[in-house]
Amino acid sequence: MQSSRRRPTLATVAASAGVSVATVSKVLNGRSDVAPDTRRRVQSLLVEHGYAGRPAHRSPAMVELQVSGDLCAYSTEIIKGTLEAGAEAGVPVVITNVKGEPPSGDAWAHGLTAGGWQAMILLTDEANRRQLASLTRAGLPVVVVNPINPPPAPVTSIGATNFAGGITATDHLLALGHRRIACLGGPADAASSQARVHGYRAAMENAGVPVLPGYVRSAGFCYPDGLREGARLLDVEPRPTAVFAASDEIALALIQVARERGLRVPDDLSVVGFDDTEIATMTSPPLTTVRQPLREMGIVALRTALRLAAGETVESRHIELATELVVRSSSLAV
Amino acid sequence: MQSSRRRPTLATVAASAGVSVATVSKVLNGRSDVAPDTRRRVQSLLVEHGYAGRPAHRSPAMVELQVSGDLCAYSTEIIKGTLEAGAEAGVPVVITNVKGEPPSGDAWAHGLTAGGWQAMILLTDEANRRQLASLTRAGLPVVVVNPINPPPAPVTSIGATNFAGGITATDHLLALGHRRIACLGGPADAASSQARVHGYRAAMENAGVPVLPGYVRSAGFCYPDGLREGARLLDVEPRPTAVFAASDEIALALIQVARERGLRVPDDLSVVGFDDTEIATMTSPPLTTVRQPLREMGIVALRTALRLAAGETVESRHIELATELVVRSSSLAV
DNA sequence: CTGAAAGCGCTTACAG
DNA sequence: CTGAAAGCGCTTACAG
Repeated sequence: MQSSRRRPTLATVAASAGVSVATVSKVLNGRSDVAPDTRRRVQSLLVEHGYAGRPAHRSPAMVELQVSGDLCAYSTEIIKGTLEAGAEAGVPVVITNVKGEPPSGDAWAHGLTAGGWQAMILLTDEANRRQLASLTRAGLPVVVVNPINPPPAPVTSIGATNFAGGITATDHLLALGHRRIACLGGPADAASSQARVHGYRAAMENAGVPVLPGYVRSAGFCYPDGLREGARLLDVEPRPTAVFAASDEIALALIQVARERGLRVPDDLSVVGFDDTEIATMTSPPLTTVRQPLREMGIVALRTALRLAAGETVESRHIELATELVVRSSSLAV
Repeated sequence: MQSSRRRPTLATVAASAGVSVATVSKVLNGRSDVAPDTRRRVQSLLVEHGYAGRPAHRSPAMVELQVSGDLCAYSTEIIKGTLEAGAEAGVPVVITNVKGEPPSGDAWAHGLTAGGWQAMILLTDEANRRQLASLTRAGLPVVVVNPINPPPAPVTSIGATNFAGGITATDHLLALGHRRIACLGGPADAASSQARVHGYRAAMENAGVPVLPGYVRSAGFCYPDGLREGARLLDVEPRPTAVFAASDEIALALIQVARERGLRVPDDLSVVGFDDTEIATMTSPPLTTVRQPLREMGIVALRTALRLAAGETVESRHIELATELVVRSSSLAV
């Protein structure tokens, strides 16, 4: 689509539109003395050539972090990491919070490169294919953090060792002597949640402890999901004595449901969460949970994005950081 | 300090330095073929003239939100608001997270204006005077959110009705029949916390209920502060039956301390917090708290910043948004 | 409505 | 190490 390797100038566009440089300049500056027809033609050629203006003297060189859905304790930790790494590299980080359909289209993506953006980091459940396509066509490096499913090449993704985390959490409960251990999963279609649940299943199998009927439920990662599905889980007979939940939020929701039914945590019910966000330390009892190194993942995401922007190649298209069990007070031996 | 009204060019600086335009250009581009002495002289003149480069073709027009200290649920809510208002206005929001001494200096501030920054929003306990001075001299509009103390003119600040919030919280506990009501304050030197504590005192006085000795303690706004001072507060005899805490975090810490001592919340101790951040809804019991409209404050901060950047004048140098009591389950009638 | 021409701000190869 | 000069990319007043 680009006619030449070199950065397009007004002259490039003027030539391909068959008008003078002056006219292109007028279109660019929104002057009124241009025929509507000419304006339209020139405008579309500007986009087609990916016209990006005079190379900025002090090129802004920014990275955009796009967060889908509400900002929460989870996203905040990742944001922290990107800001930290951005400050270290002297690169401003622009954060956008999109709800609903994210922006896409070639004009949008070209605008980003023209505006000095160097790379894009996506923090989203499901990376939008249309958006990824636009960004890739515009040549902007993209890094996705914790995607539901691995994004298509050449997008790089950052994740955590979810399967291992599920095993560790379950092993901890087994070591405490629990046998009736249930699992409250995240969204059924999220790869990260599936990996955690399978970690649970693997640990149970290894220990030769049966997973009783109704002991695995899919919820979502958010508090209301946990309230709803947590209630169902506590209805199952025989009632579990311990639950591994796939996020801190649903773990806390489960604790709330248990309390409403007069169950004491951890005396009557042990609960292990996943994430180790700020809230895990502030509840009573403080939550035993699997730490996902969210801040570190943010740091790696930004550094990887900058390396890609500098034209370096990355060792792997998917990077996973280690999870780790943090024992607090919501789990107790039977 | 500026020699002329017009935007300085390389020629301006070259003339005042007594060198050619070519030499100034070399300094600017970091070429090596410039005498160290010449380089220094030219560099300082560039700053003095506030050299800002060729006017950007597509001016980036960004706003920077500088958050001091760790990102937490509190700052996240304000960030949400600024991102929302930024997206609405089509203005990218760059977030920086500074720990320790924030950047300052005329060169730094000029660099911001040169880089296309339009305004600065500060989210900080104590606005750094040196930084404010640099920004003001560079002509960059500044808005401070919830400062400890009102910043010097011409800086605009955004706050909440802290005094009224303190009254509402305390009135709620009084209406539930409590008489032994204590107050766990934030930092002793924070104007916002002082206002909340004075609201508590005013409500007690209005109701003719005495504030018992030791019933008012200063902590900080963070969880560890609440653990430490909350323990002290529960040591006081006679023990309070209700506490108004100046932040959600210290309210949750107090609940944790109470639980460790075998006290039930809300049965043995009613607790009201302040902020209504995400965590207030996820604890068990969910926290009764005074909602500070943090998201809205972020929105107002960004809109005000843009209005100032556009050269408009703002009605007032300090804007306060209303607080509101949110009753959940951590407070109960005696 | 269009573009030739003058001019601005900047960069760079090169002569000294 | 310095700067005169050529040149690039862009804008704008003005002639047609």
